[in-house]
Amino acid sequence: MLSREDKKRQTRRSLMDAALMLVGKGGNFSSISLREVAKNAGVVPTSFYRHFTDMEELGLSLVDELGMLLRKLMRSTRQNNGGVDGLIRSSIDVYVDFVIQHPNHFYFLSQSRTGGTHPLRNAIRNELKFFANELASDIRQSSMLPNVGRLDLDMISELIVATVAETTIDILDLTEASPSYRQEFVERTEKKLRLVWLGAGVWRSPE
Amino acid sequence: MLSREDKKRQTRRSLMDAALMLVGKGGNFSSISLREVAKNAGVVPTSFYRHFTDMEELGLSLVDELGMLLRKLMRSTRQNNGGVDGLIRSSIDVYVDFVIQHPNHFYFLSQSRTGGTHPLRNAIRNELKFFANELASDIRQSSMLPNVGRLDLDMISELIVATVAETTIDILDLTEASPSYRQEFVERTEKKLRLVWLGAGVWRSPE
DNA sequence: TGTACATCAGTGAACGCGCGTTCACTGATGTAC
DNA sequence: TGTACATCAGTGAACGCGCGTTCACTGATGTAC
Repeated sequence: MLSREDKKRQTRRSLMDAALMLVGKGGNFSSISLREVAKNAGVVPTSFYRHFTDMEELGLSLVDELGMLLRKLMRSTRQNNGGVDGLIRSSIDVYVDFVIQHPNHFYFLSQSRTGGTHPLRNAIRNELKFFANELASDIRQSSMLPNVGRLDLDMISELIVATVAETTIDILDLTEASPSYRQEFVERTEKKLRLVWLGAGVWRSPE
Repeated sequence: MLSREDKKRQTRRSLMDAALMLVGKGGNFSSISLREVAKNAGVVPTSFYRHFTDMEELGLSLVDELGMLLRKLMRSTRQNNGGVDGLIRSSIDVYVDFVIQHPNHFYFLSQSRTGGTHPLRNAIRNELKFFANELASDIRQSSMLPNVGRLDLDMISELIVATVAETTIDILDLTEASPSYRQEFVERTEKKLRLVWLGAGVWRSPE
């Protein structure tokens, strides 16, 4: 038998999943109604208030969850080995697979990163900033860019993260497109990152 | 006396301006109602249908308008002179000023680029692609990157445009922030473009 | 120039619907003894 | 272990409201003669 607490957690999950499902189906988070979410979670609208004060709070919880996913992604990426070019390629592959595995979360990310309310936008911005900082710290530890200072390394990591994040919506839009088209798209992204990396290699930070 | 046609154009303008105003005030385009737009345009809801079949059509008209603005921006940017570093700096300055001069259009751009309906997203993607192609053609004519092939030049231009477009929402969010914070932010973007340019300089396309 | 008619942008009433939120409730789970 | 009571997640009815869309209309502008 499930405890009362467990059941509550389960309902909360259903509400968040319902919201994600509606976003994944093409709806915009900001125009999804509380009633729609409750209905798809198999619960009466009033129940919603036992878990969130309003849709914005649910949105912020989704951002938290997204943050955990990004940490998991970071861990997968770190397991890569090989030279820089191989690293770039496999990181992109890992990212594409990850996005396809969690399409709704990433629809939500793409959509709310620039389109959500101010608090939602900021929450997502912070998650991406955290991710970029982790990346910077990895690069520093690898000593691959010895001539780049701490601040510039942050800037470069931001540029890399933004370039990859930028592609998210295309990955999702192209999921059902022909594999060859997707192949071309991955190669294009790979070239962009290699170019950024080339630039980083000749970059000299002032001492 | 205004002709009937002129008056109609004027009402259409009011409708589009009302929508932009609501977006600028923090609303998400996808959750703005036809009635709200009509009300703010000083017109009865039914009048809306004399101009657009629905909000999506109005949105697509806004994208068209945005396209014209981007062409105007392109023309301003082309008037710049000086070395590459000066060019980068002044292009960013022109862009920042331009965004601040048309805040609502650029809120709409940031928001709908990844958050709008599929048709809206695609329409905006196409405008940005056009802009990137123009940039690529300018670079080719300048002979600044002689070792870069046509396709790679497109890729590099895309990267530049994406990096700048990425900053739009920050420019808008930071409009009221302290000038020193904005200064720092512009310098950060400048560094990113210089780094991309450095990478482009050492990039060699296969023959 | 004047008249008679056509066009059509904007009006205003009406519709059924889904919305967020309130409230008093129910009944299973949890706790104290 | 059994009983009496407390907690509280989920219910269901009700509210007033703004929504998109329809319809027949009005009256100023435009056109034909």
